[in-house]
Amino acid sequence: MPDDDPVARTFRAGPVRIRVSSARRETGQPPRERLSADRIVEVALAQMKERGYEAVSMRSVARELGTGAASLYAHVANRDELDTLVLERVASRLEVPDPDPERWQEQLREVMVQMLALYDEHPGVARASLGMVPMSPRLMHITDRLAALLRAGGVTDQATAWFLDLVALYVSSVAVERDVWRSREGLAADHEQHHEVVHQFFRDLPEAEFPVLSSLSAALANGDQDDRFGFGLDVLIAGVVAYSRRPWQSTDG
Amino acid sequence: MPDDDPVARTFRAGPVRIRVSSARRETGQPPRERLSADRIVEVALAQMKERGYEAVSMRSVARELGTGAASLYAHVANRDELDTLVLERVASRLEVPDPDPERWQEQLREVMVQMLALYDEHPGVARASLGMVPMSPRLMHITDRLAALLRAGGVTDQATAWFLDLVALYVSSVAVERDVWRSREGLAADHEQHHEVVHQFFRDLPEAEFPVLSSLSAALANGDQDDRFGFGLDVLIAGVVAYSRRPWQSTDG
DNA sequence: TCGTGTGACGAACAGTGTTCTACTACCGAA
DNA sequence: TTCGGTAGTAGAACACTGTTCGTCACACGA
Repeated sequence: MPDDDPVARTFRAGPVRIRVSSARRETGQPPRERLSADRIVEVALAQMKERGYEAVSMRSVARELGTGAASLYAHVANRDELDTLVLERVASRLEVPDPDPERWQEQLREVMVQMLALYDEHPGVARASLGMVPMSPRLMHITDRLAALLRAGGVTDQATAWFLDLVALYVSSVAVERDVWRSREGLAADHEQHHEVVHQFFRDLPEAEFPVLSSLSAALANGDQDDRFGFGLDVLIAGVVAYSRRPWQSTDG
Repeated sequence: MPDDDPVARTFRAGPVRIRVSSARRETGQPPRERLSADRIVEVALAQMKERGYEAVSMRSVARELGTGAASLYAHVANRDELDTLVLERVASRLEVPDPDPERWQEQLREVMVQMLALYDEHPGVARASLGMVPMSPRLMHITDRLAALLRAGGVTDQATAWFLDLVALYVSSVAVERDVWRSREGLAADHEQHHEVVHQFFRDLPEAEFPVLSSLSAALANGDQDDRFGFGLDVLIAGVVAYSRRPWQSTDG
């Protein structure tokens, strides 16, 4: 683009390079702010936040930075790594309180609710978290404090170790599910409306064919997204407590 | 391709169609077996099974059927629907036993293990199941029988309803995680080898920075994939039992 | 002042899902 | 048997995707 900026120019004739420079550039505008992984992650995050995961591509990020897609690869190995960096930036905002043995279950709940809220705020980020082992120092730190919470609650070491994975997987998958849902229905479809459709569907089930399900129709339609998420947390926490009381049960009868 | 098969031929000059037919086709080979949604799903399933989810595309399926990608769209709305159909075909092979109140927990476990095995057998299929509401009759039937299992165990109606979602999400997300894992590391990397790397990583954690985590390093490295999955099932089942005993606990202290 | 390394970047590659349009094969009615 | 409408088939094209290549400009150390 700086075709009309003859401050410094290079001509070539075969292997010979001739440079003609007149003066230092003294224009007020910064000389095209340099790229960096940080700036790339920032833009990707912003785009995910306002247009969803599928709207973000190497090209769209580059365009917003006023450059071409190829330039990004000097700072980021590939799309996968970019996703991982975005996830890390988001997840590192999680705050885990110091353990209070009296209310460790509520504390755990609060952290998980906070985590889901973060994912919800940045749709699409959760997709990258499935199958990722959180090895960055920041994330490890969070995991460490979570483990402290469980230990304060008297949960077995083995149960704590595995539960960390389990609960992270749960929150992530709920977030992914919500995100898939969002991007399938398009942003147009109303939450309430869809809920009503599902409700109706379950109520109209043929009783002969689905005896149990149709008797559960009221319960199936009950509760909103948050109620269901809360139920999952309750089950997980109640489960790990129960498991810790009778550890090492053999898997076969 | 049947350029050398002058049984019936049609020429045209503008709006005029001239058809020259000689005789009924009596060749042994079937006249280019017609496409159908079933055949398409079958091929897609087979390709996922042997080359993974990412290797399957509308073009690859069409190629194997000896046609072009556009032809598939007469039988299948889009890629999303194809994925859904594949999922349904796989999931419909699930078998849920008649409930036995004495061993309902083990029965539930067995079904879940079976479900994960199915997903594992067809990598990539699980991806489609996240965010899908199982509305097809076959899947509803399975869900109905699962609900019967829980009811036989004395689980509350509300807990049963929500637990169905929860447990399906858990199995699916474990399958997705394994699949992502598989396709990231490439098929080359050994399971055992990676496991050893993770083990080493946790053992070498700086104790000062991650006090809890490093004291859990042994527990963190313990167990293989199936042990961890089993743990998750144990926690979920123990959790729903506990939840059912003290239902409708208020969410805030 | 002169090289040179690092980063920028247009173009191109090989792929994706999807749609448009032309066409042909088939089946039932005349 | 002939005709017409329709349902199924496909090539080409569109608008994308992530990624790589080779060229290039610029800033910095000698």
